[in-house]
Amino acid sequence: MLLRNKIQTWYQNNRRDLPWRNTSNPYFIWISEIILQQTRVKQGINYYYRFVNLFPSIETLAQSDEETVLKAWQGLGYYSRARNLRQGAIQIMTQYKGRVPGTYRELLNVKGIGEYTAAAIASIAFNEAVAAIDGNVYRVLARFLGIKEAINSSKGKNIFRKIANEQLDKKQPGTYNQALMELGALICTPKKPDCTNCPLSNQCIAYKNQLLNYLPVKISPKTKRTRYFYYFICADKNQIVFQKRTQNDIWRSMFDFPCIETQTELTIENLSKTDEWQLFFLAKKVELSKISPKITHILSHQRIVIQFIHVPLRNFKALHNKVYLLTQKKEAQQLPHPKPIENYIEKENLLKE
DNA sequence: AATTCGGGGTA
DNA sequence: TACCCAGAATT
Repeated sequence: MLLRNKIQTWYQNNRRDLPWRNTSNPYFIWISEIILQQTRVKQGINYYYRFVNLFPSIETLAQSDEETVLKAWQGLGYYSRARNLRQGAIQIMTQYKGRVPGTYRELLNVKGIGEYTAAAIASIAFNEAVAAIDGNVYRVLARFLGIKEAINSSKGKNIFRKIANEQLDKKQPGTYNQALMELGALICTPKKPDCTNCPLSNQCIAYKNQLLNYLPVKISPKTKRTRYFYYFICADKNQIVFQKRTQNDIWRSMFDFPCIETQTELTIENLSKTDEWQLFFLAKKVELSKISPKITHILSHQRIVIQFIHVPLRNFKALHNKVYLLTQKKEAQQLPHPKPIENYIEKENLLKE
């Protein structure tokens, strides 16, 4: 039996029934692919339901405002996906007359669609014979064929792209691509792959040579930077101050609180001696009604140490170069917040009057 | 070619 | 902890 037939057969019998697999609407498939970037099905699926319900068509998404889209994305992470998705919808309305472009090449022009997503949409929605190579596919191919080239180097990516397209089932590229990914997600997992249930194990190089823990090869990344965020919660009975993050930084376009950021840890005592503090408040007469314990929030490249400092609204003095929003607590429900901010709002009931 | 974008699951 | 997830954009 041909390899690709084995994979297809396995997929037929083992595939999960997922909502974006029961549609041929390229818009829904596009949404699912963006949500699932660096995101497990289990984490993304409810966002998918909510998102397509809130934005049932390209047109509704294109006409939405950024804050609404970010709010729908809140908690999912990598928020540029949400901003780019909206931009992509606007782009498709103007450049492609409201239709998702039907070829790999054109799809690459759409904001937020890169090589993988273009290949996925082209193959699944339009039956184009192009290999969609995600983390699962890299892993399955590396193990099955015993490829020792790093999957995250340019050279390695070129090699894998070539091989993946040779292996592709050009008659049914969409289901084949999904089958390979599904195999990676359910059987050929990063740790402790379920080789006894794998339809390919008898021909798998890594399985035969005990290389499962060594493949795929990945160039080891990154050191984490630590940042210290001292957030000021400036509120009275009905109102509260938020900051809109406008810089090219984490959580762009989302709302946290007025903040002093430092590169080293400071005591509140020393923090109050900084220039920024002097600008925030009318110098000495600041009433610190409450100070939270430190919270560490981990991102892929950063470690954020957060402390919340409660201050009466009347003590707060807005800074010139920042975007602040004094809002009614009731209305703040609709703002998109980063995870640690949302968590603290919930924990402390900050929006309750 | 390397870095920067989140948040959660898993061992 | 460390690694990884249906990666893309920016530098």
